[in-house]
Amino acid sequence: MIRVVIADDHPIVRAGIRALLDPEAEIDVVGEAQTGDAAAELARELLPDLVLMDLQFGVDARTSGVDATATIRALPEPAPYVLVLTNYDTDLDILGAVEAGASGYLLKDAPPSDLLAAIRAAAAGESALAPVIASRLMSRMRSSHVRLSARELQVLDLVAQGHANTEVAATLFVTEATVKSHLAHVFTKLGVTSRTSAVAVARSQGLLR
Amino acid sequence: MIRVVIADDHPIVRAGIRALLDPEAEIDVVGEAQTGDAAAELARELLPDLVLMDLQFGVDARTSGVDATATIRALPEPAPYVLVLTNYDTDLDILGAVEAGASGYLLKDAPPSDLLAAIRAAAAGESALAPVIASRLMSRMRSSHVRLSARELQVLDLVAQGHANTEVAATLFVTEATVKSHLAHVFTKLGVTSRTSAVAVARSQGLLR
DNA sequence: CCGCCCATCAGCCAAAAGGTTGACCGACGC
DNA sequence: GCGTCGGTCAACCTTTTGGCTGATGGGCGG
Repeated sequence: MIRVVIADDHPIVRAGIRALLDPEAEIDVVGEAQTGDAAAELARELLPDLVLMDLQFGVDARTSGVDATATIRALPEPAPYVLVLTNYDTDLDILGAVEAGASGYLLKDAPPSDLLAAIRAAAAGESALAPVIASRLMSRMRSSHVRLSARELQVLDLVAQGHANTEVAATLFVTEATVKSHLAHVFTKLGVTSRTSAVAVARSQGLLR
Repeated sequence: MIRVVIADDHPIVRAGIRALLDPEAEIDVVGEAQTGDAAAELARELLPDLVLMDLQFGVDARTSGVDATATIRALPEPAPYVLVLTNYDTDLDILGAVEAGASGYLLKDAPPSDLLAAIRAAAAGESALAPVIASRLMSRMRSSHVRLSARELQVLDLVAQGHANTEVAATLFVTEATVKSHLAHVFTKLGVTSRTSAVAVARSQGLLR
């Protein structure tokens, strides 16, 4: 029996996942959470085999899915596995989730059969990446590594939202010099000379959404 | 009996809506569609009372939810009502949906009770806007439209691709002064002060892809 | 015909962004 | 322990961008 906790802020999505899992004899949905915090809390209490985790918990959420994933994976053994189930497939999200200890990464438009297969794989301790995700990861490994550090990605993301260097600096609690330094590195890595083209290139490569 | 068609590209979401509606005696889910085209087709065939319509059908979709809504509302009387159920609440989406003839607009994070209430209201021919949406719509009506001229959009598009002003000028066979002039207009229309945020805003409003 | 909008261009100034060089610290691997 | 790397910061300089003001001509609708 695979005991599962569902973490998603949308009631509709939770109901959908539950509806898809209920017919499965060996899968038991033991709890639902609407926030990242609640998910971590539930995981600690119920110690399920697996947590199905959304990454996006509304704009006003304190704890992201990535944070919750890290918290859950830091629980004493046997820590529940975490299977990320989200809408987005950018490097920022995937990398963050994998770094936080997620066993798998599925997109919400995946067919139900994929979801079930991924749940079984993840609960067995295997890794379960959607083909799109897996291939992206592969191509990333072998192609000329445009590897941006987490911080660089974070800065670039804020820039893409239209923030000036000073604003980015204030948001991240660093000086403008630091932001410019990060951006300079990003530029050379991406082979560009301006923030706008950096954003364009990053977007086309799936580094940003 | 309220006969409903569900249009959403995510199997999980469809299952969720179905699971929420099934217990309701007077609501009957008569069909599901994964694309906008399929939704319009189903609506024509089945003539349900109501179509629950997502606006986003994956990046490669030919027909958006807005288009499908317009098509459905153009069916001969009694044309099915359309209740938009989506993740996004940008002005462009809401306005487009309402203009296309949607009876209501709900966000997917709405509680199930709201969804049921909205379905009953919409099926009765009433309008059902979530409070957040309603207030946003009001404020939007008051403010003036953001209309960019073709040339301005063209310039902004090149900027979004990362081109500097001189490059844009060269591409369009005009001087840099002209480009700056266009951009200045774009900035004031979008209420921003930098090219990156102009791109961000334009993108969020659907002016650019 | 007269505004009005659009597209074109100019010059000037201030602010933001980018290029360069160099430096410090902490973590991590060997 | 030492090199490497990521993150932090600084000073200086050049280029780009944005803000302001203003000007010309073409088209379109009242």
